[in-house]
Amino acid sequence: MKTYTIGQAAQRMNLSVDTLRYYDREGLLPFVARSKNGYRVFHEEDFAWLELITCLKATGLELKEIGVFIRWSMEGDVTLQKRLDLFLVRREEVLRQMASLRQHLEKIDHKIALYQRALDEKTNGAKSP
Amino acid sequence: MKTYTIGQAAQRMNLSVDTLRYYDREGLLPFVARSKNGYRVFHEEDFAWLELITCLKATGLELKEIGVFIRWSMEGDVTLQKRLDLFLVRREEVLRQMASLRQHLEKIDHKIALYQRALDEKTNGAKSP
DNA sequence: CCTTGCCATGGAGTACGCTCAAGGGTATAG
DNA sequence: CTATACCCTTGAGCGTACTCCATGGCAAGG
Repeated sequence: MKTYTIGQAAQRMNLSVDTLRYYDREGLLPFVARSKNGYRVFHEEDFAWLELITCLKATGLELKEIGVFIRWSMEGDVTLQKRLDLFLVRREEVLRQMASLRQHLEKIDHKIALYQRALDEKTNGAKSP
Repeated sequence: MKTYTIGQAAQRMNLSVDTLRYYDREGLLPFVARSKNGYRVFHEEDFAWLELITCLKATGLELKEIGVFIRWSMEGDVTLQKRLDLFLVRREEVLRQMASLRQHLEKIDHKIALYQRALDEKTNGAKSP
C-alpha cells in the first residue's frame, strides 16, 4: 500500500510541513505511524482523519478541542455518544455561522448597490450638467 | 441628540470597552468625537460605522484592512471606486465561505448519521443478541 | 564518497486581536 | 466633601496558530 512522507502529505492536504508537525506535537495526529528511522509515515486512511481535522477547524473548533475529539476517537466505542454530541453542537454552530454570513452578505450587497448608484450619479453628473 | 459614553456604546455593540479603545488606537474610529475633558462621545451615526466594522471583521477582513477602508471613507468621493471594489471582493469571499461551510455541514451531517447508526446498533445488539 | 534534499527535534519568534494593570482625572449621589 | 463608578492613557501580557531556525540524521543519484 502506498505511503506518504510528511512533505507529500502536506502537499496533498494543502498544509505546510510545519503545520503538520505542529498538529502532531499538539496531539492531533496520534494515528500517524513512524518508520524505524523516526520518519512520519502517512497512510491512505490518515487522510480521512486529516480531512476531518480540517473540517472541524474550519467550523471554528480550536486545536485543543480537536485534540480531545481525536483522543476520544482513539478510545473507541465508549466515546461514541460524546463524539456524536460534539458533532451535533458543531452542526448548530455551522448553522449559526451560515445565518450570520447571510446577514453580512445582505449588508454587503446593500453597500454595493449604494456605491454603484453613487458612482453612476457622479459620472452622469459630469456628463450632463 | 442622544450621545453615548464608551461603556454604553460597548454594551450596545456587544463589545468590550477595551476592544473599542483598541479599535480607536488602530485608527478604526476616527469619527468618534471627544468631550472637552477627553471622553469619547458616540453619536447615533457612529453605530452604523461600528456595525459596518463588525460586518467586515466577521467576513474575515483584518483590522488593518478595515482601517484602510475607514480612511478611504473619510477621504470622500474620490475613493468610491476603491471602496466598491473592496465590497465586491468581500462579497466573493463571503460566497466562498458559505460554500465551504455548506461542504463542511454535509460532512458533519454524514458523521452524525454514522454515529447514530453505530449507537443504535450498540443498543440493539445489547437488547437482542 | 559526497552532495543534495528531505526527514527529525527543540525552542524561539511572529501576527493578530484582544485584555489587563497602573496611575490618574471626572462626575454625581449622599 | 467624599465615595464610587465611570472615563483617560501607556504599556505590558496573553492565547491561538502557526512559522522559522539551528542542529543533526538518512538516502539515493552521480
